[in-house]
Amino acid sequence: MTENTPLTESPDSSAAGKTTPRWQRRPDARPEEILRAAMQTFVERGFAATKLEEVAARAGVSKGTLYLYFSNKEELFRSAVQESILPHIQSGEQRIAGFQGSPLVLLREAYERWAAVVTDPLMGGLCKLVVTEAANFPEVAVFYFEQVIKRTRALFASILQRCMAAGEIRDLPIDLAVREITAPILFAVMWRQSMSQHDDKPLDVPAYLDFHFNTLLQGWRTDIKPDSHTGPQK
Amino acid sequence: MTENTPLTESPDSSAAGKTTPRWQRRPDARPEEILRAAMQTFVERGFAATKLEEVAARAGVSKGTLYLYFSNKEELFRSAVQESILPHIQSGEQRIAGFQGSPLVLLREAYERWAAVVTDPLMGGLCKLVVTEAANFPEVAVFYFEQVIKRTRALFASILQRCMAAGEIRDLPIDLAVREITAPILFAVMWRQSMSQHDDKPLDVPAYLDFHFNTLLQGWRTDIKPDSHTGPQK
Amino acid sequence: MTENTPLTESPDSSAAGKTTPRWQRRPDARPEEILRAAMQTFVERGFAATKLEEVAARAGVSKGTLYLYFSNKEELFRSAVQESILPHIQSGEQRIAGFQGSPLVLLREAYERWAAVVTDPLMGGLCKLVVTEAANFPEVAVFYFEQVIKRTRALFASILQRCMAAGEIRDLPIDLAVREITAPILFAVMWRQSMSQHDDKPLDVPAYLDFHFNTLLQGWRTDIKPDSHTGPQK
Amino acid sequence: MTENTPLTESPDSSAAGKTTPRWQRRPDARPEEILRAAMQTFVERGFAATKLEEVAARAGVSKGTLYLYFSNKEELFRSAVQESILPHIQSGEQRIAGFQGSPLVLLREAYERWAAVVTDPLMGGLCKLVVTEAANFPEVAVFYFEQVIKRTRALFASILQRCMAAGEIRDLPIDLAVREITAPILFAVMWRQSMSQHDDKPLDVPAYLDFHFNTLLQGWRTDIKPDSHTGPQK
DNA sequence: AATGAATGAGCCTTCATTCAT
DNA sequence: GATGAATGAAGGCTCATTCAT
Repeated sequence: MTENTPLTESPDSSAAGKTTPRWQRRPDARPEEILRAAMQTFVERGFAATKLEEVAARAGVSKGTLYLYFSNKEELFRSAVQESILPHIQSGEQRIAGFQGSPLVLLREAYERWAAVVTDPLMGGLCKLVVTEAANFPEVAVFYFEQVIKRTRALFASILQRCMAAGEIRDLPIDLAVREITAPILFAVMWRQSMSQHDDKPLDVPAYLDFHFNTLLQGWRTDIKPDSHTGPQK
Repeated sequence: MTENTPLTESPDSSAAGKTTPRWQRRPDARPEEILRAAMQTFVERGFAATKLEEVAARAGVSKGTLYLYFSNKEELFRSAVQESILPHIQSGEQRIAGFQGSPLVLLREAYERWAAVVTDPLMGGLCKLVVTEAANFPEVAVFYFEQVIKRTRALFASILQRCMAAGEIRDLPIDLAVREITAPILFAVMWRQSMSQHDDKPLDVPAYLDFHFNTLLQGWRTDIKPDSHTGPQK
Repeated sequence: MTENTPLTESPDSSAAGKTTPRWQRRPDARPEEILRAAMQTFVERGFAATKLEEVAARAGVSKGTLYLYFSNKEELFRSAVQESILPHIQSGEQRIAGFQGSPLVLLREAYERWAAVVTDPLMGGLCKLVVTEAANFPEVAVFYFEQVIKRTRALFASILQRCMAAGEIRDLPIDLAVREITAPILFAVMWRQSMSQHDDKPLDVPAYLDFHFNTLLQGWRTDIKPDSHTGPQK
Repeated sequence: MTENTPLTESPDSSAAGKTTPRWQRRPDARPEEILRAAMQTFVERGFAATKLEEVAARAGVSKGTLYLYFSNKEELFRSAVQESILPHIQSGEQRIAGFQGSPLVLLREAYERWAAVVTDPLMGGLCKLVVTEAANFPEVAVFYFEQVIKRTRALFASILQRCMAAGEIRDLPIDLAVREITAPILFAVMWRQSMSQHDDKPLDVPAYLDFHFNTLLQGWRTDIKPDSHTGPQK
């Protein structure tokens, strides 16, 4: 990609007959300002309500300039989403494989590093955006699911399994437990995107991260019989 | 046409071969049907991407008919949101006041009744919609926040306080604990709206509701010192 | 209408192959309220800006009722115009033929009778309406021109000619003189329709009618050389 | 494209067979062209019946271009009217103040200069349009009345007063006399807008202007007793 | 490369017209 | 006959996209 990527936009100038890749990378010169501005605006307004004029204004360029780097609004949307997803993907999956210490410490570290990523305002916006536009852009939803959700789930699932194998937490249904870890945080960061300005008690995110993790740890310890007080009444 | 035109809505229920009347006069049921169709479409597409033609088609009426009941797209949106919010509001706040039994049982009951409401697909859609359009319709966000969020928070806060007063759960920061109860469920129902179709492990909602509640109960019991294994490392 | 006027709207139910007359008369039962209401509204708003709902409301009937008497908006327009034109047409042309007295008296009488007709507010509106919609309804313009303008011109032309033949007024270009008689009055009645409410010096119509006629008589007397003071300077 | 693209607007003046550019960048001339086209169309059809598509076509631009210069149809209407009114306003009021010669000559000059302005086809259209749309756009009517009618009346009123003071014409009710001067001309120019094409005796405007002025002069001279032949008979 | 004037397809909205009641 | 709920074609307006500069 570095040597001779032509800047031409014509999709047929590459290998004729080949299908143009959907997630085509553009020249490095592509201004990050545009992607950032686009992401912000898409998050705030949604895809349909976003005017390219506003994106351009926020990026400090003219409307026409957007088309020098993106062939249309949809591609700009996909690129912005994809670009935002990348940091998610490079989260440290690999370092878990060889880790030797206590699984609970590993869990905490994975949790905190993941939380640090999704706590970034951009990531809350990304999550909101994917949820919001999933019906209109199923391929974006699929991409996000495959690249982010599945990996995150697999990461926490493997750590949880280690914890259970080591007897540090009791046996849990893995799928539910993984969601239990991530769901409240994801909701919080999405919430911040939309409702925080109307919230008279805005969330103290770091405190909540800590509170949440402790709740889980306490709830999942091995030395306690689950469900001793009240049972499902249905 | 005069003798036996049934008032049924099904166009094929009349005698086959007869000309189906182009429309029926149904002044009373119209608004609900329209609101339902509108809500569905707004949830799926968002406000801007929703075409009134599609709403009309789903409601089984023509475009113009919408304007007999709603003066424009925005009012239709607001009405649809408001109409969907109502069931939320009438959740049983009052019965908590005079309740005499164990606070934990009360907590479980409130949780389950609340969960039953938000688990309805429409409610997941409503939540997603409010989050999606909060920036474009701040007054809708405020209305939702005041009428739904605040009441729900207050409801669970008062129950939690009773639980803590009764020594059934340890002292918790109320605001965080309330969120801890609701956030995962809200995330789950929103998720179902958008990503469940791409999810290879779709969520078993009732099981998750139960799992979540038990996690909380175990985590919040009084007989355990919190945070004994790992502490915040920052 | 009582005996056998079919109320059917189908134009082919009359003599087949005959062309349906453009200015077809409808049953006498046709409510005058509708025509009056239509005329008023058309005058105020013009054809395109007139809503049949407003016409119906003014006439005290429902929208659908209009279509029992007029097949569409254009026909209602044409009928209203035509109905208003009729009083114009029956002005006393015939009595001029046999008149024996002084031509000047005849002129004054014709002037006053004509003025009495056009001074009616409805007639001012009609004139305004024809001028307004002439481009959109050329056949209405032609009808008005043939039935009203030409007859009025012919009437005054013949009287003026008698006056000149009798030596009561000097020789004038007939076409210009006829316009000189009618134009100011027509302008005044049109003006009243539109601008009088904003006019801080509303016109005293009877006084103006008299003033105008006297100006003409003085200006057209035989004993004076025309144009003695100032000539055309171009 | 670089070598010999002439800047001329005529699309056929370029080399035949070359592709004509789809549009030219003409930011300065656009508004006038649009206003001219709009004025024409509004005069012909009235406000409501005017389609912006037709205005755009006449102006040689697309629908969307209109919105680069005018925020909506109403503003286009108001701008077109206002722009057309300007020439009216700048009529030479000031030169009358210091004029020294015969008041009658001054009257004739004012009359001819004013007639030259209103005789322009655009002005006839303007007058027709204001009369037509006064009910729908009262503020336009007020503006026209204040800026045009009042000034014109004041102009002729002051001259007439000089004439009467100088004994050149007899004492007249000023308001009526002013209308007597202007009304026939205004009617004629409005008439031309709508009915002239159906008129078998189209008006010779210069001849009529002259005829009208002479009629007035003869009718208003001082040496004649008014109303000697016939009196009001009512 | 960058700009922004110009374009026109598409959608919201109105209202003449129809037709079940 | 009369009504007015329902219809859908038409037109105002927006905004993604193009392209002359």
